[in-house]
Amino acid sequence: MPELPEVETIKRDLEKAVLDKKIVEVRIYNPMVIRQINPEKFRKELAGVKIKNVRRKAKVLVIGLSSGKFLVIHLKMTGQLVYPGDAKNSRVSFLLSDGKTLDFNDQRLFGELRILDDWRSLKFIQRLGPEPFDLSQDDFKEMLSRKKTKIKSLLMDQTFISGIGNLYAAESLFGARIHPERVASSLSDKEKEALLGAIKNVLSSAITYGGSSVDNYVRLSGKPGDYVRHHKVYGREGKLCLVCSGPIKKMMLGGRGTYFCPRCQK
DNA sequence: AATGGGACCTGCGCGC
DNA sequence: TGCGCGCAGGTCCCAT
Repeated sequence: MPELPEVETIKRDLEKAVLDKKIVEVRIYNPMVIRQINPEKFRKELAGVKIKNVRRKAKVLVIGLSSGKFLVIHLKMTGQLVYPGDAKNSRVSFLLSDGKTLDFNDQRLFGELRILDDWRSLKFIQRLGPEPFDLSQDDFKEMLSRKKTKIKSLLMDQTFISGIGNLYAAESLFGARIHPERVASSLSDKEKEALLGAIKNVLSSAITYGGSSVDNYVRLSGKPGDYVRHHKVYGREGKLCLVCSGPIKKMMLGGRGTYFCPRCQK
């Protein structure tokens, strides 16, 4: 479940590890993850080019290449980038000029690898709403005031605000003491302020700890991120709320498991 | 128009 | 023991 903090962590890890290295060869073990162009073309496009820069847009990784093109990676739910890779579970393996491999692993094959001339032209990217760190309190208040959806679903809507998924939506709502099922437009100005503040706090703290390793996410090194032990609600069903000592509950909301504290979140 | 639910996949853990 | 089922949750697509 890589969300903004996990993708940001991998982006920073990549910058330290693979910048200016050349892709010597690409091995494709499952072509399903290659989108838009055929696997043979994908291999040819990458052979011999250097990795020039890495950026992140919401949950998407964009790797700038010396050819002027971009390797655009969406990890979706179980995607991993591992370097040096062991090629054990890899779907696509990039052999680099240092003799090591950068592996793309993805248990569920939802991940997406693309080569694009212009990454900004990707439809998904164009439809993305603003990232939380680019929003002012006034922007956020105005955005919420028009929406009749449940607040948690809205936070996960990438066209509304980008980078937040199921885990950080839950943690942010707990931080702001807001119940996940509240109608967005019903939040008071004070609650909206608390929510944007909580989102920024939770995301930046998660980045500091290298993201949350639940299920599949690992850092580039293959090691887990450490934010899980700072979770207040996610994955803590039945455990005690760290604020009020009441039990954390789990409910289904929009088909997603939703953790919250019924006593703290109103 | 906005919203909700199913589909896309695989592997794990659970109950019988 | 083994099998089938539900669940994990990012995004797209379709129906309402």
